[in-house]
Amino acid sequence: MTRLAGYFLPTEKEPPADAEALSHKLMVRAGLIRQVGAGLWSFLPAGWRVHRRVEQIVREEMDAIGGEEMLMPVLGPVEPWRRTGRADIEELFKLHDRRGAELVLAMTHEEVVTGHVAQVVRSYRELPLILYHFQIKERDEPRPRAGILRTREFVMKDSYSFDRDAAALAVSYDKHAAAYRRIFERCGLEFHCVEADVGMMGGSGAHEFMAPCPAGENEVALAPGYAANVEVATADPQPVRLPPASSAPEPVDTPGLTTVEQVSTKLGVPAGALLKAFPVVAEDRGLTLVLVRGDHRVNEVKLRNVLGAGVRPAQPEELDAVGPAGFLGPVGVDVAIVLDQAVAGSGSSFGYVTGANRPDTHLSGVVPGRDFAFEPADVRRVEAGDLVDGRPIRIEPAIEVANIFKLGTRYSEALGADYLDEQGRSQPIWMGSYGIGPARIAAAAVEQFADEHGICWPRAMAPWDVELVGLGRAGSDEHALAERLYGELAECGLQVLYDDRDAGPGEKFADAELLGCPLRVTVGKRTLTGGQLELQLRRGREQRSVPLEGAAEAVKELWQTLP
RNA sequence: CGGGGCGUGGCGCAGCCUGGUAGCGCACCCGGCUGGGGGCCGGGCGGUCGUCGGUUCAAAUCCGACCGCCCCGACCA
Repeated sequence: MTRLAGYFLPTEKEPPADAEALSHKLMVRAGLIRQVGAGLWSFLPAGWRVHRRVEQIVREEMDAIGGEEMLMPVLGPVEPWRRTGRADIEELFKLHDRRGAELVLAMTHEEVVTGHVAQVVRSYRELPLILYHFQIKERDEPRPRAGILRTREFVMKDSYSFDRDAAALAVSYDKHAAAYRRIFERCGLEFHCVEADVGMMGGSGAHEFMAPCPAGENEVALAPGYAANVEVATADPQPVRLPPASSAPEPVDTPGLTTVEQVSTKLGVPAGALLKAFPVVAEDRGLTLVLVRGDHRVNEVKLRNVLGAGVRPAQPEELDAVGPAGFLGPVGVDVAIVLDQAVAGSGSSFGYVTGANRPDTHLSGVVPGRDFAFEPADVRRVEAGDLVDGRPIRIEPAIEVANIFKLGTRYSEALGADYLDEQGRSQPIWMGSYGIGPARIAAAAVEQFADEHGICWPRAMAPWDVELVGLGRAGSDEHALAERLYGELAECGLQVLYDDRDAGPGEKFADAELLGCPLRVTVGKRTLTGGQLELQLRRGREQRSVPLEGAAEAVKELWQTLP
């Protein structure tokens, strides 16, 4: 129950000059958030109401799968981070206390929670276990951006599962996946659960929950029955018309032509008939040429998963063993060759164009396998229109609002979290970790549902259920009616924001639509003369009316039908 | 970390090139009118022009360094 007069809800007509993302502009304009520094934001009262509503939904669903809520500190000793090998991560904030002791600000809480479990759990009888908390995360991001979409400090619900083996971990993992689906459904958010890269987390599996929206930093590849982060997506390539193979590679003069476009234009062949060569240096195998079709791009995440985390682009001076940049090719070189599988499967009757490893020259009619040996691997980035099970994929930007990881025993082994099984043997605990960001969920909802007038909150996360706009001045009959309705709506269990300010109707309507509560109720002179209460459904701005008699109950019923 | 841009009242901007009393709109305060889509009239308050240094009789303006913020890229447990 909130009266707007005197409430700290500073709305603005203009978005901040430096705001780019829609959610950034609207959340600032609506008075929900304010910036403190780069990647540092305060939630103002109305914004915090949204955050807490999302938290509560998350909490209920976590409790429903047996999660136990607790709270761990942000500040902590560096020691466990050393033991897990994470002390040198650049995003980790480090500081010293007055005695010079080294401390870190937690970016997640695997180290802390695993330490507790290592101290406490002794027996398989104490497993499985799901522990979670809502806590600030601190990350020294290289580039915070877009309002609260990517910040250096944010609240995360992170939970951790502890199980006796991989099969039990899979059960905890699936519980979380199901809980997260329920959370996003309750929040009214559009989302995809996508296959994800395990990244530096290690472990054996990961999914991300992605909310599609234009401001998203990630890309998801989608087809009926298929959803994956583009970082790991695999699909069948679109066909390319290849020239027939000749009996042997033939040199072609290509003076100064170093790009795929230049060479394909000059030779009159499609870009896909070329092989692009990327020289990389892998930690344990040295210089390697990675080849993809000319119209494809190397996917660095997939490449890392093939060649190992230590892979990096080769420096120009490292290319002596092959040829000059721009004219690199696989024929006659003495380095390992990784050939993208989109090419590897094309058979021996077609010839590609490749660099000849000498200046101003390419080779045509090059047949993989006949003219060079290779190791096939899937290292290309999928393109929109590629096929999965015969159906074309599309690629959409999305915000990562949650992720779930099968960690395995990486943290438990590093921190000594073991248990004794029925035979009295010591076993490492199998862990999973599961993060979800309420602020990103809120921002994603703004992105997904806003219109030109402002935010359109899904019912479940709106700061208030109903905004009551009172147009009458103090002392008028319509003002008295608004005051009465305010109480009656609240008695129906609705969270009501009552605009009782001494302001003009235009300003009140504009502010109400900016803030985006799902239902607006207007009380003015017309209400008295017509005997009808006017309602506006924020999403779609549809007008409704209900008889004054029993209006509060009718409003509640209508509210319950909203998205 | 590389590239680009911006710092002038609470917000959005002009002024800077060509140095000479710091301005506009909105917001805010007071009075009055108005009262169903950011209304009107009148009167006001509020700014070390990001910081430090330099040039100059004189610096928001020219020069240098630094700080902060935004965007693109790199990066992203």
